[in-house]
Amino acid sequence: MQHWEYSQYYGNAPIYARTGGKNPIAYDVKNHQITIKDIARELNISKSTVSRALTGHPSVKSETRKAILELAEQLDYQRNMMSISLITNKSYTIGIVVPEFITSFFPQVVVGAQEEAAKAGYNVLVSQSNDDYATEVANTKVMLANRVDGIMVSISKETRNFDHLKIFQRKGIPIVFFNRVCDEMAVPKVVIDDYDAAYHAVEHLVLSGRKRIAHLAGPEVLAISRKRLNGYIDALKKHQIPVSDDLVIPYDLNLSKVKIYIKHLMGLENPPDALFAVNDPTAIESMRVIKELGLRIPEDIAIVGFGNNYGSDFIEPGLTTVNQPVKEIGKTAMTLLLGLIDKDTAQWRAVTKTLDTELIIRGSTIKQELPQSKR
Amino acid sequence: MQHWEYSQYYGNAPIYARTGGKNPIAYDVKNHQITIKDIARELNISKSTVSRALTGHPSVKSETRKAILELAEQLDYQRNMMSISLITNKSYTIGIVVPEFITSFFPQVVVGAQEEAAKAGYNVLVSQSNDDYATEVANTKVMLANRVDGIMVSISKETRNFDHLKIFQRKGIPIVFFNRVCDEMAVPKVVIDDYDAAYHAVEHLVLSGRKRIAHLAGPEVLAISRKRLNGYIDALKKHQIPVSDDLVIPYDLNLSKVKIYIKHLMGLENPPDALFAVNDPTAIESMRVIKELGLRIPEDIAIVGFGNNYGSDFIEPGLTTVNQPVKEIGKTAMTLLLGLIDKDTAQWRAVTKTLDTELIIRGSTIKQELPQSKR
DNA sequence: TTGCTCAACACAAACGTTTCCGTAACTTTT
DNA sequence: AAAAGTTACGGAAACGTTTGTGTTGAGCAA
Repeated sequence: MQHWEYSQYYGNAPIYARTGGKNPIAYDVKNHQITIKDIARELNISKSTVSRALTGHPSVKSETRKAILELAEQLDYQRNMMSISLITNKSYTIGIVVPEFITSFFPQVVVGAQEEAAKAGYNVLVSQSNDDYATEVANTKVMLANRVDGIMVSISKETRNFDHLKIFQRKGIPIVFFNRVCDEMAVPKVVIDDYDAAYHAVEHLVLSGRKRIAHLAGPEVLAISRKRLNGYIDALKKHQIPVSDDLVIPYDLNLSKVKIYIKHLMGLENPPDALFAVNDPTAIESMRVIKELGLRIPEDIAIVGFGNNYGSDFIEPGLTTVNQPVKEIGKTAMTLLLGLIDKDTAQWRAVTKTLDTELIIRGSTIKQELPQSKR
Repeated sequence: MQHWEYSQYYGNAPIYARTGGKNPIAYDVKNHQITIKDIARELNISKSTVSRALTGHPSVKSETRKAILELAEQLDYQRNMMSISLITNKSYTIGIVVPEFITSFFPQVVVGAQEEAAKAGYNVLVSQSNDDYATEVANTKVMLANRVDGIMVSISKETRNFDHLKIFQRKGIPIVFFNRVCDEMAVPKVVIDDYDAAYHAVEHLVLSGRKRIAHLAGPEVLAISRKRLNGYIDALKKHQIPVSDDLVIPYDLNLSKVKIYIKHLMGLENPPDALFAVNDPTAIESMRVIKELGLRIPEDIAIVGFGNNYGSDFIEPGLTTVNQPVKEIGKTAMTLLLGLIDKDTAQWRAVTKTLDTELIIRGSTIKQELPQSKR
């Protein structure tokens, strides 16, 4: 939209529209939006000149430009993005599709993404699906109708069919996946190395002496669940610890079920001495149940989470967990996406960016000398 | 937009565009968006008929309508909201302006709001300002340029000037405030009774025997801070407890400063035996510092927070706090807002909806018989 | 003077819809 | 059978911009 050296009109607007002096303009402020036509009429020039002045086109005399910009400010003119989008076939809007907004993860990603988008003059249309497939599909339709210039998506835990996302590919609208990606689509992705992170988390449990390590896994349909599970399995194998099916429970991330699973696990004749949870909410809920059972953490059972969510530092004991660079994920995905827009689709490359994680060791796995709660 | 009995076109789209049989249509799928013109040409009818069929206008023969809808599905047609907005002067978009996305509060509000909006066929443009005034102003400009049909806003902690919001009033775009409202603007608001909630929270401390109750207050520029402070003061007065300036510390909600204040308070020659924090993050951070100092909660000092944020239930001891109906706030505000759209501005009433709160009593104020961490 | 370039602007088409108005072909009423 | 009404559709204007092309007059070299 901007090809010239003059800056676009983004001036601050005064509260009351008025002209300088002798020639007050009477608009019905309530319902008449100021358009370039109003400015043109007022200044006795053509719409095109006004448009060029506002967008910074060079071929407009500086005094004309000045008069236009001043009047625009006075009238509190705001560009109508609808018509601009219509004619330029660009909406300057990026869609972000996330499965939930409850944990701090996705909101934080959105913050990072929005920051990058704003720098480039784009705004974002956020929609969350409550981890519901039908809602996710409906949300992507909205994105299409609103002609987003690209979408960033993390799929719901129910999503097995990707037709609603492939439409974007066919229409030449760039997609970038993050976190929960779709393996069968060859588009850019921003992830962390879930396998590696899980491997090291479990290895940490092994190295601290645990032998029977349980895993509350995520739904198998999500790639991140499978990767974390594989990291778990390989870490055990590496250290010659048998992988027992009894100790691996995939579930649908519905927290209310955690209680059942934990009770089941701790009721086994040979209960686990450690638990690797697929994410922090699961780990935290597990800790609650375990405390309820009167068991000690980490003495009776050590816990490792995944995500370093809000709260994992102040729960007691502190939760050992995998830290992911949340905001960075959002920024990276958005940067990748913006790089695809306006670029020939033939040049798109399905890169996968893998961001670094870090195992944060806290009291849920290693007894720590914390300040006592007694003096 | 919809006045007739037939449903609008929102059909599910197949992945590959194709016509039934003998007459395949060759469109450059990549860059040509399907328009009603394409459908009209293919069927040898006029754009107006196609438009009417898609919007559900009654005066189109059912077989014609059927053919149009079928072709639209096959071609994967999606309405271009830009042109619709342009002609109807409605964007079907609601702007939501929030100060932050870190605590769970605002994301939750957005979820509630989005749910209501979706029901009415609106989508939302969310923007968070990082509690920065300039960003908030920039964000509202974006909302204007995008011709939102209304905005829901909770102001930043820095906002003292409301010109950027008054513009909406002048342009006849409805505003609804929630949580952090602007007192000087007569528009609908959705709040909780901060005064009353704070009063009861503090009274709870008094009734449990505390005499020296400190208050880590929010910035005075925010009405919610002042109201909570007043509730605190009046509860003390009611019970003949002197209000001591030493024990009231207003701060800018920058959590890194909490440590200083707590150390200061606990270092007083006559330290407080209770703390009322302006919000949960403040309370939780205070608890961390207090534990670090080797003090016991609630024996040495009782803590009350505000908000019932994520984590306040599993921190130890559990945080006594004021629960607010978060999702309900979002839903109520959105419902109020949607009610104003398309209604004559003369009929707008600046109602203030006050939602109920509830004091949740946990271990941070009352020693509770919790299951021990030892067996 | 003539011809040319160039700055500065005007004119008009275009983007994809909606919607008012018009009209032909039927259908019903008289 | 003529008049009136109805059904189903086409034509065209309009929304607020951007942008390619046309036009005007000034400045300058020949």
